[in-house]
Amino acid sequence: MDDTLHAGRGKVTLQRLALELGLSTATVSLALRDSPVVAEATRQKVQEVARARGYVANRGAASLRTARTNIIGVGLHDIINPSFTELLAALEDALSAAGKTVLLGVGQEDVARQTQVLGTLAEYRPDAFIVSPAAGTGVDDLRALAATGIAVVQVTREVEGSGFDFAGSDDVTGVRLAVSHLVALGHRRIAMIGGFDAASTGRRRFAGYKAGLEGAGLPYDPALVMTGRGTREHGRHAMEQLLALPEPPTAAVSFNDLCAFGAMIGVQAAGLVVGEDVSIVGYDDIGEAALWHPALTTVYTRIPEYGRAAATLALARIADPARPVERVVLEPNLVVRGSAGPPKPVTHHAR
Amino acid sequence: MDDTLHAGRGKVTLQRLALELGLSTATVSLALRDSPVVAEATRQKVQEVARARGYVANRGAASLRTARTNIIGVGLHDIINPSFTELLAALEDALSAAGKTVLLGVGQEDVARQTQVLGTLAEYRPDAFIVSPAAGTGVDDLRALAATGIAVVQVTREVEGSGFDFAGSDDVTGVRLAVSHLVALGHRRIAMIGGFDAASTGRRRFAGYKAGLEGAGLPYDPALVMTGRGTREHGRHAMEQLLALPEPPTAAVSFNDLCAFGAMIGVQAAGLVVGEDVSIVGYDDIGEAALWHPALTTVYTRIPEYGRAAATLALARIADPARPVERVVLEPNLVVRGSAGPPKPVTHHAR
DNA sequence: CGCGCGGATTAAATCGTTTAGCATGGATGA
DNA sequence: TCATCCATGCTAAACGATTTAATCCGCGCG
Repeated sequence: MDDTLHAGRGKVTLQRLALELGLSTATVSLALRDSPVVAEATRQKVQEVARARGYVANRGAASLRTARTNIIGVGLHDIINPSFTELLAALEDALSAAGKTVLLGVGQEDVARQTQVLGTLAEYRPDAFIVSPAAGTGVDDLRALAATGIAVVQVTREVEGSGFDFAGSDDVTGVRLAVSHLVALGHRRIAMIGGFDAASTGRRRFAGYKAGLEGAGLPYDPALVMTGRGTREHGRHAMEQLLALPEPPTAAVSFNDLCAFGAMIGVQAAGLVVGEDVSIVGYDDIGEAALWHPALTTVYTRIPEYGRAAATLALARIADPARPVERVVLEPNLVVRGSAGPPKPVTHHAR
Repeated sequence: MDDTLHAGRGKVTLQRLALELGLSTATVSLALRDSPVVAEATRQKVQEVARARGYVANRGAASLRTARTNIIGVGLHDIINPSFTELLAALEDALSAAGKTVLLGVGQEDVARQTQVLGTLAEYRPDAFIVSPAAGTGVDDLRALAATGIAVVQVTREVEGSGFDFAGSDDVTGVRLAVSHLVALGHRRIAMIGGFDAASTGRRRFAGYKAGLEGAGLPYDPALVMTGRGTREHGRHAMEQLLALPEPPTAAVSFNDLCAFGAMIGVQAAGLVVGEDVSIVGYDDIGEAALWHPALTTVYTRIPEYGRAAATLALARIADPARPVERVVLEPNLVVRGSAGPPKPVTHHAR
């Protein structure tokens, strides 16, 4: 006879439940959320019937009333790059643990597309945006987002002077560590592969490179700087060009691990041995780095950690929009593996 | 003097716009959506004011009325694995081009967690779910999702007999191609690395392996089958075990490229040369495969293509819930690169 | 001069929830 | 016996859009 109850097909809503239970929607709503004002017996009865009917709350409707969606808009400009994948995984993990759900937008390193994508996400009224802004994003682009009253947190990259929370890594120090490591091994001609000026990461990692050279009293040679995107392709291409130089470098630091992998392949393709003929240091320490052969010496930037930090910042900002702006900048670590060793004692040229 | 207009702070809603324009919300709503029933002049005026005020539609409210959210729930069980990242990227791309937005859920290869995650997504009333079901997912688990009237499309993996649309690759054929390639090169002892029984992909790829051996009249040796997850770690570990066998294989096919990469590292770590001492064939052809050294011979499963197909299926099912169930099964291709060559003419052991 | 017509706009209902404020009724205490 | 109180539920008004059916207003035509 249970079927007679099931008879009223169609979606199961709060009002349907209320009707069936002979209660008001108010009571049912409260009962479902374990409010103390409803009697224990009613609460149980309500929850039991809700379960039996397969009731699924409609958060859209609830959000209309409460002005809270529990949605977090996540805007990344690249999702294939494993470092961003690791970031996304960390964000998803931390946010879902806090009962938030991720609405994903991918912007393709293009400000116009980013604006469009985030604009669409905004229509869902996320409680916050966590964004790694596309290169070239201006303060105003970010401000426009926040105008609708949505909290904004920057991750990995930041737009300087934007006045929004940020979680990321200390990029200047990170690359300086990498350079210092190579210097300590005896290298004097050290290249830098990847990165460009339009993103804060590019600027800072380059600054770290210069600071490293400077600290060691080494000259800065623009011919050794191969700016470009952080891809395997660029890394390989850059290494090929570097090796073709009249006086090639004996080592290179990279904008990220992908560039380093590309560079390693470039070295191997030239019939040379990574870590002996040419030393390479990566940046980020993505999972893959430990598994290459030789394993990649790199700088661990704590992506999962600052991903979680970004999630925490977002939650805190949602809870208190007036709290002071916070920047979480983690200190990177050098991870020594096999891709960097001392330079060959006798070089092709001179000596 | 524009400021006087801005004076009424607070959120910009349709009604606020209507009030300011001296029109009804009906007209404003229609005008914003370019309805032909509203006069051209009014339309322009409305859109102009909307832009000036920074109006952002509230889709939650709209969805309440229209019973359409333009959200697609995407449930994956792993997001770090590059093949799923490529899938996610393809899905996001195709869906956002169709005006849909991705609500992301990550389930961790665990049915209970998957149920919980998808249950949360369901509260946002996505128009459809695109799911790669966790190993062990039953027909009922999937049915429960659809009960709320949400379209369900399976991707990559499928729950047999579930009666939902599916987009993926022909896994039996794919691995058979890989085995045949190795056989043609002269290999007789061929291992299989990775994959397990609880997922349709595992079962089918294993079936392809057996079919390949059978087609070549080769015996099936269970000792050469290293079941397990599709990770680099497993691949490396499996290869180490295989090499320690009294009569090790001269070649291996893999459940996916990650296993193959791990296996390559295992080979190199043993001081052997991939493609000469041991041949390896991957599966999927993720971006990274072409860049390894030697480049990975693998099977291209058309991930981006079936990702787009899954998106298309979802859109079609939303448009017509009654349409016949459709399975899109793409034919994989062998991609010959450098990781598989003829076996060494003289083996360590015997003849 | 009245009628009908068509283009432009609007009033009002609706979607499914939450919540402030009010109603009910039985127990308690004086 | 009556006022008070507490525990429990209920009424009704939001929230911000969409949509149907109605209204308004000229205007041309018979």
